[in-house]
Amino acid sequence: MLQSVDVLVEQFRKEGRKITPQRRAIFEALLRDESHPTAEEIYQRVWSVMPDISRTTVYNTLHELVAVGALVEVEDLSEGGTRYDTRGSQHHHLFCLTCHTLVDIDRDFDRLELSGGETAGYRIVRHQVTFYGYCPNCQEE
Amino acid sequence: MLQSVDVLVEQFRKEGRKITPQRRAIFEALLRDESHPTAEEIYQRVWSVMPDISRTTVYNTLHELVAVGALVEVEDLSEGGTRYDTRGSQHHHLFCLTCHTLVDIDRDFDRLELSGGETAGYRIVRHQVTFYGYCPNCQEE
DNA sequence: ACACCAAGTTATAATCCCTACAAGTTGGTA
DNA sequence: TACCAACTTGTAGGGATTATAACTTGGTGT
Repeated sequence: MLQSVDVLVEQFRKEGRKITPQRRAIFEALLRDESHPTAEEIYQRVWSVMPDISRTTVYNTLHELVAVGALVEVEDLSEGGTRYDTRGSQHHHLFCLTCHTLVDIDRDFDRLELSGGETAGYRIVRHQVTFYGYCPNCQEE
Repeated sequence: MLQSVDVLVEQFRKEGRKITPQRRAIFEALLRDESHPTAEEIYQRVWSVMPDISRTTVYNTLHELVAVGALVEVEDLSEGGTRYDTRGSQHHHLFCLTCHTLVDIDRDFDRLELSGGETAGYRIVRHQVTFYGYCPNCQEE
């Protein structure tokens, strides 16, 4: 996901959503991103090229991207608000408990399947492994 | 962890923290708990037996319990605030994307170890697997 | 028992992230 | 070109949490 602006544009049109300059700018901000940005961070980046953008528009568009499946909300314990994961492929996370840096782990853990009894009737759509620890910088203190 | 109030009291004293009636009441509220309560939920429970308790005290005490290692903040995507996990033993979570119910999974996934290269120098202290899906109730819609 | 003081408690105000709303604007079809 | 649902915007509101400052108290030492 998030290969190109055009793919997202196509995806939006397909659902009857309109393409606006604001949305294009948000798409572009997300594409040049390998971190796990917050809504505020995306807002700042878009603002630098489109100073009239409203935070509300950023929030709305991010929600729509999540609904469309192009973004995933990342659960983490950091402050600063919800983070978004721009990568669609299965991967996991390594989280620093001190500075809250979030690093991607490209590794496929097999055997992460629940038995019928364990799922308690849930229909499972994905799973995620998160490792908690202290990054090299934060270990120095 | 959280076997008894006395253990927590001991742990607090050991660190030079004082034991107050408020803290005892919070400890007790947490002990009779198998869910993943929010700060507000703990506040409500303590309030029912100690109506003069302040929210600030609940927040402070929960933070101290986390610092002491007796509680773990649970990352999830639900609204309603941070949730706390009162169980110390290793377990995992099953999360309903619709109603945000969080269920414990008592299962030990082996092979969840990162290689030296993957850890990027992090000192890892724990890991957690979260399964995302839809619970039986929410599947009906 | 008593005094002392660091630590704890409290109410209030403030902050942060996010959502609701209402009024004005616009993409894209007909 | 005109139309209208969809979109954008600023502002106000909300919930969860933290900051602050004044008051209170646990627990050590005398």
